[in-house]
Amino acid sequence: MDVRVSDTTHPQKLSVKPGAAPLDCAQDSGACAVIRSILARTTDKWSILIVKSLGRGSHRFSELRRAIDGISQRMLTLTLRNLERDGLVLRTVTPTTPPRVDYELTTLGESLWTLTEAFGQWAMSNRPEIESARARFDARLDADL
Amino acid sequence: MDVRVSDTTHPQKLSVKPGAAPLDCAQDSGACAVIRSILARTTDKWSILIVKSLGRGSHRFSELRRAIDGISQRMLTLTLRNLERDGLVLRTVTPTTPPRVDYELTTLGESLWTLTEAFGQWAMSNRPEIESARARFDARLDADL
DNA sequence: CTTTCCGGTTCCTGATCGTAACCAGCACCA
DNA sequence: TGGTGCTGGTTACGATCAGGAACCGGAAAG
Repeated sequence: MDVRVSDTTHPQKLSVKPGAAPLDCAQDSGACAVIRSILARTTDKWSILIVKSLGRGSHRFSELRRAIDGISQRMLTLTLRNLERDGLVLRTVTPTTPPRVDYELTTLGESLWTLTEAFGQWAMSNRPEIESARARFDARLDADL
Repeated sequence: MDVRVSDTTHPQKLSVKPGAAPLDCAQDSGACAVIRSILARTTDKWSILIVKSLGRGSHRFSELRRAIDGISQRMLTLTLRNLERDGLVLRTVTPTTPPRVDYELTTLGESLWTLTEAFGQWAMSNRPEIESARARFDARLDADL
């Protein structure tokens, strides 16, 4: 039956192969399980950062690891593999020694990149407003205590 | 010192108050911790669905719970509270019996909504391509076995 | 007097993430 | 000849988090 497990990050056996969406539909818009799984992958914390990093050209594994501060090797491997699976990232192995593996955005990945950039822009330009909203909220909370 | 815990969903004591970003910066673009926390919140699985649902007007708690199939009461409460904290969602309590609580997007939330809509559109229109990419990837995996 | 509705909270468990250690292959250096 | 380093990748395991389910208070409805 080959039942494919839930979402990202296979706990054991670092292989990808999700596919069976864990959740049903958001009826309000006809967006179904597949859409959700696509959104889950593309809006994932690390995916966004990786796509962002790859926005300006190809990078090798270790470059990405250094660029995306805080990501673990495991998560980098996993997220890249998932992005590759979804056709967003292209993986190129050059069998030199030491081996060299380059990652770059596909055309599809580039179109996603523009979106994540827009998100990033939005976050940047609305940061003050959001931060003050947070401050207000927290202050009200503390007052109520 | 009031050290605020990591990210979404406080495990115990259903209060919000994160703030201390768990991660450093993605140097490649000068995007810093705050940006990351904003992105984490706004691109969150449930946040997206909630913002999407709220896109066409205010809804009460139970409406949202029914609309967003699969969300738990806990996650709905939590995510709404976080969105409220960030000034993206407005919460209005009407003390009738049974109590009535309405949620609606703020102006800021509406601007986010256009982005999430764009993401949704992207996911919808690229779904075939992504699905076939997945199929190809999995096939290649199975072949290698 | 029990049921129902409503928004919300608490507890518990299983999935997920991150840390750290390990692996293979080859070059370099002594 | 053995040690060390670099590479991309994997594994094991402990901490953490999301999700399910049961519970709460209050009032109306039956």
